[in-house]
Amino acid sequence: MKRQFHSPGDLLKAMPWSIRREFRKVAVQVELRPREILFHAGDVGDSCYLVRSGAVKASVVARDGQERLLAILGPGSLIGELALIDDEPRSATVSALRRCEVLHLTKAAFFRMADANPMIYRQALRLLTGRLRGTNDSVVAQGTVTVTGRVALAFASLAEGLGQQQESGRIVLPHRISQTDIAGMAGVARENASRAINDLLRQGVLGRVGGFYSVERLTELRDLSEI
Amino acid sequence: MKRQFHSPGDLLKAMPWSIRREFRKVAVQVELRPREILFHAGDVGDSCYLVRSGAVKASVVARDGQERLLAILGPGSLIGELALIDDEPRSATVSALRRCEVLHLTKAAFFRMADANPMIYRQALRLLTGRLRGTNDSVVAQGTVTVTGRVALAFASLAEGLGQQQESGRIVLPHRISQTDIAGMAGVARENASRAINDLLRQGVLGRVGGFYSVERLTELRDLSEI
DNA sequence: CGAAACCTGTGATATATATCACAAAATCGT
DNA sequence: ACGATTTTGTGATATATATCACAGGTTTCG
Repeated sequence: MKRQFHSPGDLLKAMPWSIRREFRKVAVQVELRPREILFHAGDVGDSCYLVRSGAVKASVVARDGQERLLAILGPGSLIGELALIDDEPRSATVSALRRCEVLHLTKAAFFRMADANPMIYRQALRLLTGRLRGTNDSVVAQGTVTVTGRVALAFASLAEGLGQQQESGRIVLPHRISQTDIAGMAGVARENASRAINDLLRQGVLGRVGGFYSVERLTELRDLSEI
Repeated sequence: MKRQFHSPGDLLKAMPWSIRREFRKVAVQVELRPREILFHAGDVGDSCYLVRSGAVKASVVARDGQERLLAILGPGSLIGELALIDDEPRSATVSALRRCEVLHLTKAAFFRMADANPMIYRQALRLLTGRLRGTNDSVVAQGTVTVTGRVALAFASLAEGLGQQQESGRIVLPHRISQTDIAGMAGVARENASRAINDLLRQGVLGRVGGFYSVERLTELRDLSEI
């Protein structure tokens, strides 16, 4: 179950320069204001977005009104690619946590581009594969792992989605994240998330930098969530 | 969260005839004996398999030795495509539940074929997308849903993986499935799975045909697992 | 600046689910 | 066909986690 760490924003990063320029040529830049909603779960939509700056959150609300956070995503992350590929409704609601710049890419433009460069298809496959491995882990973890483990997993996932690696080795999560958010991601009660987070802070696995959380020891964090 | 039902075995079914023949030409047919292991979690491997007949199971074992079942897959299902795409180790162990015929396709052959027919890339993207939506649901369900709901979700997933639609509308799961298996998929204790299954049988949502389970009312089953 | 809205910590209690224990039924292997 | 496994059902108890209650911080924003 142990695996290499890699960011979900690989789509562009791993691409040759020529293609990256192509991408920016067909995509349209859009600005989002804080709290602006990009799309709602259940909406129809066949375009995707690439975060260039800022941070967005993806969430679903359960029947009982509880919000379940799926991810907080920073620059380099691709959003809404599922609907683009299979024409099903949006599976989550995505909204801006603060001012954001995103690139908007339509389905037609994506497939036109990809048909010309099969490399893009390969990258897209890799991207989805990575996500699938991640969610597979979550599924297994949910059943087996304790509250602290699930909270640890949430932080690991945040580190992937919006972490900024420092030279010191620590990974800073450059966004104020509330216990409610963490609880929503881990699927635990807020009060228990509070206790778990403080455990992790005391152990030194997590830290605080300014108002932000930082992941001090990613491997240890992942170990806690290992099944 | 409500969504169309579709089988994960779409890869070939939705393909034009010409391509299907191409596929069979480059793939090699392999026979599996009951309990034979196709690959272990952690193995390296860069090929995938397509089930033609029989049934296989995908599982991971947790630290504590507990087996967590991910899926039971029947004819038409594609297996091992993650490692094929991203060269990471196998994420699960796959073994034959009985005699099986599978088609074996190497990475080189797959990409050669796909580069010639971008349609294949599109199909593959769709396949992964569908799986991702499924696991996303699971993740959300695990946190919010009760034992009976999770057991219902497990049966829904089995219906996708190896269900056989009858004219009567019922979906038969043509394989003897133990309560332990269901418990492993739902991530609940076997004893509680037993109680939940009997509830579902009493409600008539599930049924038994010969020694097999049958899903009598799929929508109701999904409703139980809706968040 | 001040009040309202949030966010946090921490105990006490409630509850769903796991775990234990065991007997009856079904299935398997030879 | 028959003993040995495996599977199943169902109670009683243990335990992790949710829920409730509440008090002190901290942002937000008018």
